[in-house]
Parts: sequence; structure tokens; C-alpha cells
Amino acid sequence: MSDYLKNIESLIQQKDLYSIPIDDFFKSAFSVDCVIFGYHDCQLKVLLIERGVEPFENYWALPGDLVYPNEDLDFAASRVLKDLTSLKDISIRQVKTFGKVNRHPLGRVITVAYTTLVETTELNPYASSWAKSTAWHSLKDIPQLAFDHLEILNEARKELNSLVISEALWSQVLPIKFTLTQLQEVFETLLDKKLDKGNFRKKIQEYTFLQKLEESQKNVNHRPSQLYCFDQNLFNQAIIKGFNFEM
Amino acid sequence: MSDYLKNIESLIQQKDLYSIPIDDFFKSAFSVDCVIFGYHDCQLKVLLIERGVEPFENYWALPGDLVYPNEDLDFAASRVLKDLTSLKDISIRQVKTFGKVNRHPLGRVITVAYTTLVETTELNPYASSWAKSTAWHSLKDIPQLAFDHLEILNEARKELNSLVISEALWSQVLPIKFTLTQLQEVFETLLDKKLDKGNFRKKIQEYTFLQKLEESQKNVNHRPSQLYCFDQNLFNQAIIKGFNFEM
DNA sequence: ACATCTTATTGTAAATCATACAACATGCAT
DNA sequence: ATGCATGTTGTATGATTTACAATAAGATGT
Repeated sequence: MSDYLKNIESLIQQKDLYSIPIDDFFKSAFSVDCVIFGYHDCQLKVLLIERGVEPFENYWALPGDLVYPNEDLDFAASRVLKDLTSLKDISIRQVKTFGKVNRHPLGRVITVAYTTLVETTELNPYASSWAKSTAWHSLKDIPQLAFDHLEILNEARKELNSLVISEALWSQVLPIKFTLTQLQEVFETLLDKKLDKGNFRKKIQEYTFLQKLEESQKNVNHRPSQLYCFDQNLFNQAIIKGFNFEM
Repeated sequence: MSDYLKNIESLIQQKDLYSIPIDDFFKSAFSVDCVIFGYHDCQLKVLLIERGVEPFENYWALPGDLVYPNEDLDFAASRVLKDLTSLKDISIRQVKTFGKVNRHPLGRVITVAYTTLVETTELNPYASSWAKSTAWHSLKDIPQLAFDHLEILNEARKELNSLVISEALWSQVLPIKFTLTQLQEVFETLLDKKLDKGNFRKKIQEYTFLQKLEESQKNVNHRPSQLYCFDQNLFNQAIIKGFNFEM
């Protein structure tokens, strides 16, 4: 028996209240599932894969994978995101862990849900060994999902609203230089409500992390709009100082 | 090889991108750790145990346990709470999952943190096979903790503030019939700020789930206070309607 | 150059909410 | 009855939100 397993054994033996065979504690695994929301042109979608293997073969599901033995949880989530979309350096946030005994038909697998928001243009998600195909789905038109993935999706959707604001996820779907109208559209789509243009701009002006550039739009057939950029450092500082914004 | 393990094997074989031995995925376990906050008399504390076994023997730690093979995650958290405090029917909420590779010295163990808030009077926490002793610790005076438990405690403390309000956790630390002054004290302690008595009462009056009783305090040497009670059903309805309160 | 179109940007009045503070009420103790 | 301690209600002020309107600026047509 390896050192590793001996360690595990001693770990388990500390529990003598119940007489459950040691091995039973290790017939289990954990996975990550990623709820990758996509924004483009005032539309919010979610990236689903079509499973190519049992269980739930041919069902749509959230992209996910088992976590490797030497892999941090957060890293595993980033890996899934990167394998599918080639996007690196996109922050991905933990939502919640799902651990019902029978949530996976083949064994005890608990899964940690992660979520993020990306811009979908020009993004061709890759299929992989475990996925026959991938596609962006509108949130109003979700097919039947494998496992408990519908529940996970719903939880992530709720979480998205607060992350968009508290973690500035919106900055991941705008170009480096953007207009306030674009910014307002992102909020309106994600929070699913109309905002008043004038009031929105007034509020925005107080946010130091939104910096007015010297530039404005080019080649538009109307008055060109002022361009802004997002300063992550100033945003982080504001957060530390207890800043907290609502819409 | 059991059916169970065969299933697991097929589950793993769907992953052929990397050549990691199947077994390696199952040299892991998951645990729950509970951050049990205790309120009494305007004081907020947290329940810690003194570990009786390696690793981290004699260190203080959050109470926690491995999750049994046939046990739902949420149930495991409730079990730990009940074993220590005999409290049942207390809601306990998931905070976050901690999954760094080396967070447990004996093997790969990810842990799901849960938190709740209870009233500490008359509550004698039980020690158990894995805990030499248990004690309530003031948050201003936390000893060195085992594992990554300090990080877990800090995350839970942040989460507590929102749970107190959004899940009415405060109702778990007040008697069935309580005064508005008692309620205000709970908020002041948990949110760590003074509230204006008049304004607090004005706000409270709009909350239908706080019901004025026919009764008032007895045997006090000053004007007795009106008693109120909390109606969980009305609270749930308010939440569904999008109600959302701040302090 | 001018009128006109579209969108950007700024302004304002009204309503609502938050805050600080004061006044009053009520039951108990002496 | 008086004073005391706490409960309860009120009010004036200022800050913030909201709804809506007015103005500005560049592009395009004539």
C-alpha cells in the first residue's frame, strides 16, 4: 500500500463512530462544471455541449470535467474554459457546490459550479473528446439538460447578477475602448431592465475607475460618442475602500 | 471488481486526453467544515474545536467531518452541527468550497464550508471522538487555526452579513417573542454598526413578516416593551415578490 | 451654408428616502 | 405624585432617485 493510501487510511481511522469500510470514502470524485455566459449585441446566451458519451449521451449539458489529482479547483475550472474557448486570463468564479448522493448515475461525484461571462463574437467553441458539439443557447430556450445541470444553470444565473457588478464582469464583454451607451446596454441585458440614459450617466461619472479618453467614435453617421476605458486597479482600490455599486 | 468500480472506470475512461491512472482520481475525499457563529447578549462568537488527532493535533479548528458515501452534502453539514450542539432544525448554508491541492497534509481533500448562526445560551457543545474540547471564541481573539480554516472563517464572516438579512438568520437567535430593541441589538452586533432607534423602528413597521403581538414584556422595572414575532411564511412570500432589505 | 437627422450629453423639478435629533408616552419604583 | 428608564412617535433637513426635458454635436442631404 502506498504512503499516500496509508495516510488516507489514518485519516479515515480517526473516525470510529461508524463502521464504514475505509475504501468507501474513496469511491468518489469531484468535478467542475462551468456556466459560461456569452454576451453579444444585447443578447445573453450560455455555452452548452452535446454529450458524446454515456451517461446522458446526446443530451445537452454544461461543460465540465473531473478534477485532476494535482490540480487546484479553480485551475480546473479555468482549464475547462480554455479547452472550449481558447480564452485565457478570463476570471471565472465559484458559484456553489452540488453534492446530492444520486446526482451522478455512475457513482458519487460532487461538482463545483463556476461561472463567467465572455463576449461571443468570433468565438468558435471547440468540441472535445467528451463533447460531440457545442453551441450557444439563448436562456429562453434551454433544452433538457443532463444530470442536475438545469439547477446549476439557474443558480449561476442568479449569481451572475451580483458578479457582473461586484467583480466588474461586464468589463470582459466590452472592447478596451467603449461608449457609455455600450456599457448601459450590457447592464440592461444582464439585469434585464431598462435604465434611464441621463441617470445612468450621472451615476457613472462618479466612478473613478471609468476613465474618459481623449478619443471619440469614428465613422459613425451621427454625433460620435466619447470613449471610455476601465481601470482594473482603480476598481480594486475602490472595492477595498468599501465601494459597492447598484443599478 | 465491483459494479460500482466498473462504473467509475467507464466514467474515467471517457477522459483520454491525459494518461493518468484511473485510481488516481479516487484517492480523494471531501469533507464539510462548519462555521457556527453564536450570538448572545450583543456578542458574536464562533464555535471551535481542539483537535485530538493528527494532523494539527492540539490546534484549534472549525468543526468538520468527512462526508459519508451515502450522505448528501447538506445533510453532512447538519449532522456536524447536530453532533456538536444537539440543535436540529437549524438551517445551515453553504458558503464556498476550498480545493487547493495541498490544503490537507494527508491527501487530497476538498472541503465545503457551511455556516449558520445560533443562540449560545444554555448550549453546551459536546466534544467528540475527533475533538478534545470545544469552545466559543470571540472573533477578536482567534487562535492559530488548523489547515486553511482561518481563510474559511473569514469567508464565512463575510457571508454571514448577507445571510443574516436575506435568509432571516437573525430569527434563530431570538426567542419566539421578542422586542424591537432585542432585534436592533442583533443587527447592531452582526453588522457591527450603531443604528438609530427611531429610524430602525420606522423601517421595521413596513415589514409584514414581523407581527405585533397582543402581549408586552412582564416584570421589568421600566415601561414594558411591545412583543413581536417572526412569520417565516410571510417572509418567504416577501422574498419571492422580490423583497430585499438593507440596514 | 443650411436644414435635418440621430445620438450624445447636461439640466432640472418633483418625489422619495435617509438621517439626526427631539418630543412625548408609559409603566415601575420610591 | 415624582422621577426614572426605556419605549414610541414625530419632524425638519439634506441627500438620493426618478422622470423627463432641453440642448449639443457631428453626419448627411440639398
